Amino acid sequence: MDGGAGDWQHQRMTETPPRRDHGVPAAVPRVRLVDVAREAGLSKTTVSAALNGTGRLSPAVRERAREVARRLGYRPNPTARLLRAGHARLIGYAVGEYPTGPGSYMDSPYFTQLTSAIATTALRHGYALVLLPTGSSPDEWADLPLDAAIVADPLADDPLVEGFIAARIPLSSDRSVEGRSGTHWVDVDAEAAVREVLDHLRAQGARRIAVVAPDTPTSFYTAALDAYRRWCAEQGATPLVTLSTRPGNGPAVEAVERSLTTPDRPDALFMLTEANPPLVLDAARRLGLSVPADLLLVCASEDTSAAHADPPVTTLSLQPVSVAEKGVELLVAALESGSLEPTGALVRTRLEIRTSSERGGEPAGGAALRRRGRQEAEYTSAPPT
Amino acid sequence: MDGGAGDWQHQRMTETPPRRDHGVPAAVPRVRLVDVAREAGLSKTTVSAALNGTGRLSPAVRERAREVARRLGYRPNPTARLLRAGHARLIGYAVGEYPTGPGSYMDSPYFTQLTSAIATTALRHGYALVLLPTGSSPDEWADLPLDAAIVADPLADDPLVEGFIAARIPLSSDRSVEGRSGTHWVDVDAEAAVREVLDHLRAQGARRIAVVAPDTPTSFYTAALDAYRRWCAEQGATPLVTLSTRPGNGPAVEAVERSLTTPDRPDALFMLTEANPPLVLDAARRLGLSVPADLLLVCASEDTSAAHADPPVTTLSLQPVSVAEKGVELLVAALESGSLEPTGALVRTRLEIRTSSERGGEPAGGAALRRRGRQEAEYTSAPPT
DNA sequence: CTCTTGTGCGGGAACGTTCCCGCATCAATA
DNA sequence: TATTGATGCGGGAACGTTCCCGCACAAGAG
Repeated sequence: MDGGAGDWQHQRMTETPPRRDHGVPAAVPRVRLVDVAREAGLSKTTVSAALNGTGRLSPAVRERAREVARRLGYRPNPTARLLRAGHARLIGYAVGEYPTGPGSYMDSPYFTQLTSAIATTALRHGYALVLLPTGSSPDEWADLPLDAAIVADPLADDPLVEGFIAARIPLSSDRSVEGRSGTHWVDVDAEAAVREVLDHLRAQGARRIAVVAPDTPTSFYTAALDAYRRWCAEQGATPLVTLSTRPGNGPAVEAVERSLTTPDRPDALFMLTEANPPLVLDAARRLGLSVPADLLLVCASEDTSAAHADPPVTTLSLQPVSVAEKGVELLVAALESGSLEPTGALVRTRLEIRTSSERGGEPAGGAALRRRGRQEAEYTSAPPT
Repeated sequence: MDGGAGDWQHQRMTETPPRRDHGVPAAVPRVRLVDVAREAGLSKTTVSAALNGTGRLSPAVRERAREVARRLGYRPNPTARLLRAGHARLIGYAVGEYPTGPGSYMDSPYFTQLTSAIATTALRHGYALVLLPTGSSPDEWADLPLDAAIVADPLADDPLVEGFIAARIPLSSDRSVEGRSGTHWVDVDAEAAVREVLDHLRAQGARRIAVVAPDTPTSFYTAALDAYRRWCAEQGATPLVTLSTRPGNGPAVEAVERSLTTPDRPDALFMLTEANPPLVLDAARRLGLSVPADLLLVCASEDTSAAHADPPVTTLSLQPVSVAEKGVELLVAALESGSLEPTGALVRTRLEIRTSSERGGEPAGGAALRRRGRQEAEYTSAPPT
């Protein structure tokens, strides 16, 4: 288990290390600070100061130390530095809920952008990101010198979250950790987001707004569905909810089809489940519905294909980049100040209104087909509301 | 810069550490092995052995040590363990070429799956993955205790690659590192992949096969274009290449439109640029082309929406999961054996043939429309070849 | 010429572990 | 009763760095 490296642990007890080069792997020992010092005829203290630009050293000595270090190809041992420094500038990152592998939620543009933005922001603050297995037990990361951790979309009472808190590792996550010592939360304002979408659809004339949402206990989705039901109650409308049970485009499209084939068909669809917008349009088209003429469509999605779809699809962006930046910033601020004070922030979503949710908008394929002088009655003559 | 932690460095020189709790951050010193030992009336050696399950200890002592450790909330310092162990079980991961941020190549399903699979595979082998900034200089990762590194799609003479090699950090990348000491390469067989696609399209009756490829110096794309040109030369066909200059769906779709509006229109399209397949279908439809009747389509893409598009789109998968697994396995094998011997592996791509590239296949919207008894002549009566 | 002040460099402790030994103690054997 | 061997535990070195301090020596002030 310790294979190889452990075997020559105690070989360097003498002053002149026995650099044996028999043995096949020829594991050449790294050149250390003392090696440079001996070669330069200086002490390790002096060499250390020379390389780090600290201490009181004559220019001549400083340059000599540097030259020798360069010549020997010296690279300081990061682990030893970390042990002295007391921190590793490493942040663990885990996604709470979802199993990995192709076809999982992890593949969605939301998580891609979130992960990417967290990494970028952390690095800008001098921290590197370590990818942790989802749903891992503490012993999987106990050997890692983590200064802090970020858990995206944790389960309720997530063991990961509990593990980090128990280990007194500062944590950034969603509102479920609110108020606990050493934790920080960032969340999107689901209530405001949902109201903005629903109000927009209603303003465009929608009367029966259906929602397709994933069947997960993630806080955003439960909060969003709650907000939707409240809004419906206020408006005196009956909630039309269809749940997509598994991740991926297939189940999402299937849920869309179920939602749109109810006896009393909706005239607007709010896709909370993240799906590829063009596929949602395809589904509507297959059912003989023209968007936006017969059906207004808003997708909660970060997929850039929404803007290029035909017609362009209105999207609700959950602003993963903002969430990432805020989460990292709260964490780094607490880390630098050494404070255990819990903090939090709410991020506003962004509704990008495009043709798919505008009553006066172009129908699917309309622009191109009309331009080429083709008949498009098949699409615009779908059953009216 | 060292802020906070460095200030109480030399405070613990006495046997009884002065746990001062004045000062606002109240940075409570971590409980160390010696603290547990003193509390239990044992030596640190004994406690260490007790917790690690090593050494010769009476059950009573072992249990006592464990109990005290539990009671005090002792957690071993990972950095100190690493310093002893000589390795951190950390692998750095960087994407060579592409700038980050939304709209970059990094957002493509290929990289999502590659990254995810590398992380998963590494973790299965006991290594954690550290996300590195793209195009970073050595001093960005010099402080990280990396045992190895993986660079996906490096540039020619990538500074990142050169940095890792100079630092003698074992590296896994593509064929550009082939043969250099401590390096390992994994690549897809671009030649075989392209020939398989082209032969398939030809067998389906295609005579003018166009290619849309990204304008990047990534080895796969240059190799693929070379293979395409060779194949064309063999077949006596003229190569029809359109380059997409920038990443993202927009430029890709635009390239498709350019490719399909040439005076002598192609009867098959091989999308090497990774784009959302439904958007490519949209583009064809806007130009009045029915897939597969007027245009056979194959997309090099990992996007799951291809299978659910209308019609389902034939895809060439670059097998990022296989690439990831092979790359990590070569690296881990070298790490465990301590060998510097360069190794490499070639991964076969996978052609998933669907309706979009089959001459007898269903046209766009066909299946669903026919099912609902609707007229579909508009699409099947498009200009024949 | 002595006292101070400053400069240049090195000794050695400390970060918190793990692990090689050595030293007791005790049972079993000669 | 002496000798061996096993068992149980602790001392202390080592991993490779950084940094506090002390010491020697030179220069300027009184």
